[in-house]
Amino acid sequence: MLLKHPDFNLSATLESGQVFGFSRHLADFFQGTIYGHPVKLKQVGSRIEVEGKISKGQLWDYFDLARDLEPIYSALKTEKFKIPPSLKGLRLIRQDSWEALACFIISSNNNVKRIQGIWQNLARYFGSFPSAAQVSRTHERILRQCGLGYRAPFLLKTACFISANPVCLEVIRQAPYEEARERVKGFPGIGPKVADCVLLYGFHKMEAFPVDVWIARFMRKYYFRNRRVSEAKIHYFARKKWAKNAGYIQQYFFHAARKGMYT
DNA sequence: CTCCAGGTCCAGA
DNA sequence: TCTGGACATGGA
Repeated sequence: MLLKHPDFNLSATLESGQVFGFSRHLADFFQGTIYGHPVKLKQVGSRIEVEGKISKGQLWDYFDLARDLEPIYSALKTEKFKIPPSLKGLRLIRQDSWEALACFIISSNNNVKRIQGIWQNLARYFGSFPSAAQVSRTHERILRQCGLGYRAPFLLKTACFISANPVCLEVIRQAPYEEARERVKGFPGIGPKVADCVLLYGFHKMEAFPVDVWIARFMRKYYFRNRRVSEAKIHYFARKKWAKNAGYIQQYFFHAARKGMYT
C-alpha cells in the first residue's frame, strides 16, 4: 500500500521515544506493530510504503496525520531554541491505551534500548505484545524473566486491575486532563512523569507535558537560566505557556535534546 | 569498578 | 510540600 502526506517524518516519529515495538532495519525501513497488526514501513520523500494488514484509516489515525502542524511550528518559531528543519513532520503517535500504559510503567528509571528489549521479550513470550488480561494471568517471575526487574509487580497489579475493570480506561479517556492524570497516577509504578506520557501517547491528551531528565535539563537551560527548579515547576510553566500545544512541543524538544541537537 | 537510563515509592523532616 | 535513598538490569 502507498500513503502520501506532505508533512510527515516517519523516522523522527518512530525514533523519538514514543513507541518501543519498532525496529529500524536498512536505512529507513521500519518493522513493528500498529493496533496489533505487524507492519513494515518505509518513507521515500512524501510517500510511505506500507506492508501489512492495515488500512489507510488506521495509519492516518495512528500517526495523527489529519492534524495541521502549522500552529505547532508557529509556536516553536518564537522560542529561543530553534528546532532543526530535519525534525519537521515529527508527529505524536496515537497508541493503544493499555500498551502505552504498560510500556511507560516499564520505562521508569530505564533506558530506551532496554525498554525496547523488554518489549521484544514480552512479545516473544506471549506471541505478540500482551493484553492486560494476558498479563493478569501470568506470574511476577515471568515478567522478571522478561527483564522488568522491580517493575514486574507494578505491571502485574495494573494489569489485574484493568482486566477486572475494563471500563476504567474509557473513564480516563472521557475525563479532562487533570482528572485523568490523578486517575492514571493511581496505578502502581506511575508517578507524574509516566502519567503524562500515558496521557499524551495512550489517551491523546494534547496538553500533557512529560518532564523526564532530558526535558528537565533542556527546560532549565532555555527557560530557567540553569537554575535548579523542580520538575513540578517546569511542568506547571510549560502547561501554562503552551496549553494544548504542550504535548507536541515537548515531543520536538525531547527528540532534539536526546539527539544532542543543542549544546 | 562506577555511573546512568523517558522515575517511583517510602520515610523522615 | 520537599529531600534522600533504594530499587533490577545491562550497557558505557
